Amino acid sequence: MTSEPPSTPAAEATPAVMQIGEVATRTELSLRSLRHWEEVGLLRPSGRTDGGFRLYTEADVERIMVIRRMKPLGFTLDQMSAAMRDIEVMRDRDAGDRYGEARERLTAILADAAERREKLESQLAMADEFISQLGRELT
Amino acid sequence: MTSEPPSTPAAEATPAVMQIGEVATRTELSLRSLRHWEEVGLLRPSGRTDGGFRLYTEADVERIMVIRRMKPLGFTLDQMSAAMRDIEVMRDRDAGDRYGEARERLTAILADAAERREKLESQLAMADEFISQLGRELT
DNA sequence: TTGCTCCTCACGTCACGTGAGGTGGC
DNA sequence: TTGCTCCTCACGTCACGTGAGGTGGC
Repeated sequence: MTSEPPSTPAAEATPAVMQIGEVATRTELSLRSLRHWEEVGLLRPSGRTDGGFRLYTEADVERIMVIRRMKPLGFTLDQMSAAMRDIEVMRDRDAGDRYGEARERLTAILADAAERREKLESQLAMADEFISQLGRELT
Repeated sequence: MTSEPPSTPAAEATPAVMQIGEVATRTELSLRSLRHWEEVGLLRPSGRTDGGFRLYTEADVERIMVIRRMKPLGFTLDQMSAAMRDIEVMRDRDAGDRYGEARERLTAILADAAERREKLESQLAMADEFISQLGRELT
């Protein structure tokens, strides 16, 4: 959509739009993951250059970070896509109809997330058991 | 190897050998995972019945639990196979030559595991951020 | 004999990794 | 013009999931 070049009026620390490499560095994700997320519709960059280079905004990076935080819980990319859409619906104050449905689904996702969080914590506990057991094994 | 039937002398709570279903229940793993682990050589059951049913001993279950605890750290099945072999070498007191090498590799694995543990913990922290952010989003 | 449990293929899935071959942009 | 960054296929990988069709054992 916004194919403006990365040059804005005055002194600005961070550019208004970024290429995929900078996004990858900032989010600690691989280029392939970002491209794959676009392929499956999880996160589409806001724009492209005329040459076809992906252009991400700060808002895009924010959304990527939400996904990154959700990912350790083991949701599929499809589940995360649905969640991101619902979050968008809840933020864009307009359709009261879709708002309610989105809110309901997100409430269910939050409950699911809480369960998954417990499993993740028990996995950390298991890892700790392995580490201390191996430590003992090595005298 | 030991194809003895699951019937031992006197009063015994747990059988000497188990079929795959009981192992799956006790370890909370899928039948497929246990079969896959055998396929790739990660964990071979101690025996088979004449009919071809897999038979696991208590020692097998113990080894499975070690693998289960190691798994959250994200090692590949091949890495875990190597680790299990080295643990066996260290336990079976005999070859002083292989012992040293095994010990060295396991020390490296322990260091790797400690790093991975930190990453796992930060993932838990990210998950918590997601959960509290979604909680705020839902007012 | 009836179920329930187990067996072996063998293809499918998920989330990318990894080149190959080619072009964009400061 | 030279690099470095980016692009699109497209096949490979890892750890299983999921039937299909068939047999074991109390």
